[in-house]
Amino acid sequence: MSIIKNVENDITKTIQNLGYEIPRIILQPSRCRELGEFQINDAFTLAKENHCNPREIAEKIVTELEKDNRFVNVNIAGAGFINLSFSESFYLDFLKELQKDIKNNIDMEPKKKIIIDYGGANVAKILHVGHLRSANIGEALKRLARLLGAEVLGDVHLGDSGLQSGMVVSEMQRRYPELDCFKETYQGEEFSLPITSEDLSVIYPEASKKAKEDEERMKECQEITFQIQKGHVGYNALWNKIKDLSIIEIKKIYNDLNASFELWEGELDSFAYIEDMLAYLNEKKLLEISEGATIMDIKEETDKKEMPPIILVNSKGSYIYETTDLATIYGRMKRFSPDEMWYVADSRQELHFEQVFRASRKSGITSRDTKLEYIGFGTMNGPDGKPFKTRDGGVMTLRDLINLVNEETRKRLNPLITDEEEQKEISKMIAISALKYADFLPYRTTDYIFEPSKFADLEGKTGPYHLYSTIRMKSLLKKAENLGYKDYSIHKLKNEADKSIMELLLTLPKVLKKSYDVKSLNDIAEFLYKLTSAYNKFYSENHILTSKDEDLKTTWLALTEVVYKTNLLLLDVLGIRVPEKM
RNA sequence: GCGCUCGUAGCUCAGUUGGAUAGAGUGUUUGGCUACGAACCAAAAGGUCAGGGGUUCGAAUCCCUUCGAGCGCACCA
Repeated sequence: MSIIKNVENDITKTIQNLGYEIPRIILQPSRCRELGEFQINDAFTLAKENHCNPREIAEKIVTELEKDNRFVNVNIAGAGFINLSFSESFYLDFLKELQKDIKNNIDMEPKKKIIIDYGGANVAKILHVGHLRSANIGEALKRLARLLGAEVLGDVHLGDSGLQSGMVVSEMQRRYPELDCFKETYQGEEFSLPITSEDLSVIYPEASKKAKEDEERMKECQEITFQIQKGHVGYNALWNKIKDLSIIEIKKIYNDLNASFELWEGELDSFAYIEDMLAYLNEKKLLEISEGATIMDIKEETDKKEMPPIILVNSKGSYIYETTDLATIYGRMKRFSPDEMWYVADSRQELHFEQVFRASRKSGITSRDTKLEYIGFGTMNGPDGKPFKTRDGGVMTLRDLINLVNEETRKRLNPLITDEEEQKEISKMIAISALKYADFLPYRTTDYIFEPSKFADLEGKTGPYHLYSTIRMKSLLKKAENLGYKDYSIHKLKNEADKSIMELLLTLPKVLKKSYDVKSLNDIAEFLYKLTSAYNKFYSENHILTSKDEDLKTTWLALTEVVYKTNLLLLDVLGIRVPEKM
């Protein structure tokens, strides 16, 4: 158990021993720093419940807490705020605990098996800036859940079964009618794809445009999509090759973003379960035909809003988004039987997931014990408040954005780094850190205004700030090592600057817990900034290596090492890589 | 029409299971490199928390209301 939780438990018990009923007190950083490091506000709640003066209760509590030598300066302020600070020896013990293992400062969650569905890449379509968040948030939540003890599988769940398949195949047929896969006699023989990734990035937009302009063409695309779903050999062979080609590009970008998936499956993989699932639903008498489509009613008695039915087979006989998502759940339960499934997707898809989850629970595909959670995130809008477009009206690709930020970071590299490959690699890592960190700062559900300049900003509360500071800590530790320092013994703290770092470290378990509970990374990003910034202040005020007080010096080195390791740990949770130098 | 999200400093955003004097970054003004990496540190200025009403010891946070913005409402994904 973390130290702070332990202290909270002890204080709670103390208050309970005074005869008050209270589930759990909360220790929070004090609003009035001059009065103490932490504050407890629970005297107010207790006063209300016991119909008495909060100050009276606070006084009783303070009398007890003063007996505890971990605390100093326990006092009451205002109407009943209890403030307290921790003693130096408490902090030194805490630092020793962290020195053994910084993971002693983490409270584990109950062990669970979780599948996280994130990324949102579509085959044959280019990744644009809107895809940044799902990859970032999903990957970070996966790492956070693992850190807290969960077994997690990430599934990229490729969009590979939609109308775009028909569109692309139709366009390919116009461009390359001589391909073997289009011949009536085709039986699945090997053939080579005559296009590159660059071609593909042009083919889909063009196909989409043509289909939207021409009703006949649209019908053809729908027909081909239908044929692909029904297993048309030639179309499937072609589509699979396009899928492979597309995945190469998708993997490159996800690799740059440090997002990795255990499962590279897609909507098409769920087709193996669709018939079974429909039979299952049919057996339960949940399906009905309405306007030519096969639907399932998912209204609930307590509904106050309209809840449209979920469509599982459309009137043209095709399977859609809802079908594949439900079948994916069906398949996952059979293969992995996870405790939880999380979906990291744009907030506009909330209703869709509500429908799928309801269908899953109502039909018993998932039991009540299986948690299905929709983790929506805000839309990236342009300065006009509408989904971001470039000046010429197009979408900005994720690759363009990465390159844009990369140009900025490249300019500022340390001139001592001369190897060109190394320059490239490091500047890209810094650029990605800028991109990811800026994306984590707003609360998950906030729609935020996307300005390329916001990501290209490299000073202040940014990714590069954290990389720079962390590398500087490492550099300092390296110098100390060269001077012969190895095991840093811990003796004493000196001033406000080093103590404020300890105070912050104490609150880390709460930050992790809250982030995990609300599934947002902004608190971790904020904590990293506070910790790094407190350390930088300390660093600028104290010259560690030339300190004549050896006891202080080794304590400070221990502190530096703990902050360094904490930074590495948290940056890793956020999926941000730290270069050796920059 | 029904439903969801939101309105906080010039700009971009935190803070919303109710707590003390509403925070950060950026921008503006100013100071700090002959000591461990200045992508750093320090200081100043900047607010009718959209408007109004209510609940109470206490409201940016909860409730009601007005105004404004975005999104979603069966066969696209």
